[in-house]
Amino acid sequence: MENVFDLLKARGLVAQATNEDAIRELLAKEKVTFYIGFDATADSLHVGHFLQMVVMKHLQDAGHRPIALLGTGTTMVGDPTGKTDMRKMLTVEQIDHNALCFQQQMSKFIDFSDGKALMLRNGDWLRNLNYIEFLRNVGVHFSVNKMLAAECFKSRMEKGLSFLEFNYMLMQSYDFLHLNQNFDCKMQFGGNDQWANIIGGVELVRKVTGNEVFGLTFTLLTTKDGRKMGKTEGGAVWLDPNKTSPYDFFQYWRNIDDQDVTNCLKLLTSIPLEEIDAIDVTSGAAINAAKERLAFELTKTVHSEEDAQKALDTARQLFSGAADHEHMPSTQLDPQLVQDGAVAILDILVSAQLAASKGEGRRLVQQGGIVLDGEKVTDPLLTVSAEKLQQGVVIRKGKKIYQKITLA
RNA sequence: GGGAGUGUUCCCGAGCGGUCAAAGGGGGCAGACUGUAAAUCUGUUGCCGUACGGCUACGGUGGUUCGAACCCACCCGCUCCCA
Repeated sequence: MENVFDLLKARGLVAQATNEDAIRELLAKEKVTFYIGFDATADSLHVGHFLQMVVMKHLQDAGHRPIALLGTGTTMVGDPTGKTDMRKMLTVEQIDHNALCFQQQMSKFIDFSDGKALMLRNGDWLRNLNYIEFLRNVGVHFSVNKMLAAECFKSRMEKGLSFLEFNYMLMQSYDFLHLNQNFDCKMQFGGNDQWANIIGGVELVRKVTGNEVFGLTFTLLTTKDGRKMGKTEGGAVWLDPNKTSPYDFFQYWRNIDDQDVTNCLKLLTSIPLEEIDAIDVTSGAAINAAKERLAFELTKTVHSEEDAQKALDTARQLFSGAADHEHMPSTQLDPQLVQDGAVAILDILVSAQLAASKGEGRRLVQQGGIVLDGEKVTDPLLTVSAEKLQQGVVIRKGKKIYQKITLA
């Protein structure tokens, strides 16, 4: 049987590991319990989390037992890694709510039945820690000098780092210790930015229990020029269909950089490597086909095959100029906007969220960025009759943002 | 606790007491070119108004002034030096 470690490696998922050979061996000889932590900083998972779940899934499929650790405790502190400023403190209610959202979304990807995977919350053990006790049992094992030298605090040494956040590493390390002692957890995985936190845990476990445990980080999902992937102007690309519609999700991948396509296919999809290697990305047409495949596969996994098909159909129709717009994003206008039997174009743009303000809408029109039912709008004062709206009109903003507008 | 700085529009950052909705860069948006890509070039980028204009903004609160992002006082946040 193929070793999962080799599979992860071949797909380019592995970034750093504490002891490659030992990890490889361990994964080959026994069913290993491992964990990945997720801090509940938002009410939906995003693309970055998705990568983590892909890894989790690979390992689960290979017979290992994942622990998805919801950071209901660590989120109270806030990970300073990679942040230039302290992040906003979340309330307990927000954190618990976010964790619940995570929990529901994760169940879609990972099989938690019959103990095949566990979902735990570190708030269960972190929130009630006794300060003095914790300092004596865990704090002793950490060297401040060493911590300060860690790469992840570098940017914070200039901007400032609060004691609260400084403790984050201890919290996460303690998690590993707790999981090792109570669930026989032997490995921790995480994004490459988590390296320092992970080693902290590995060392703590060794110092306290003498057990050798392992850490492994995987590649961060970044574009070729190093930017974090899954971020757009409007924020993150969410997995929650209410926050990022399946169509937008599809389009995000459909519009990805040429140079990132192969990498994304390897990292995020479950298409076999041989098949990916065979995908032609040398011509414009072939690259577009590959992007379409990528977008379809991911939408299918994250949402459903039906959603993926709809998004694909809609996109094909829109971009080939056909008029069918069954599945495109739509907006129902408030009837109160009707004045003298018509609605002003600027009001339509604002209510459909195609423009943030009327001023922006006016600019768009003046610059020729708005097309109504195939006709370029040139007059910002244009109105659209109520009858026409009742039938439904299609507005295009820029090259690829479409919206169907109807009157409620 | 003492001292020195600093806080500007999405971000960085410039900003003589009036001519500042505020230079410049980044980012965003749009146009051209393209392959629903990248790069490049152009325009644009507080809100309302077709426009003259009005309104809201320069950490907070007061004050000086005909007039304040710019001056003063106090407060808050952050950085650095000393303790």
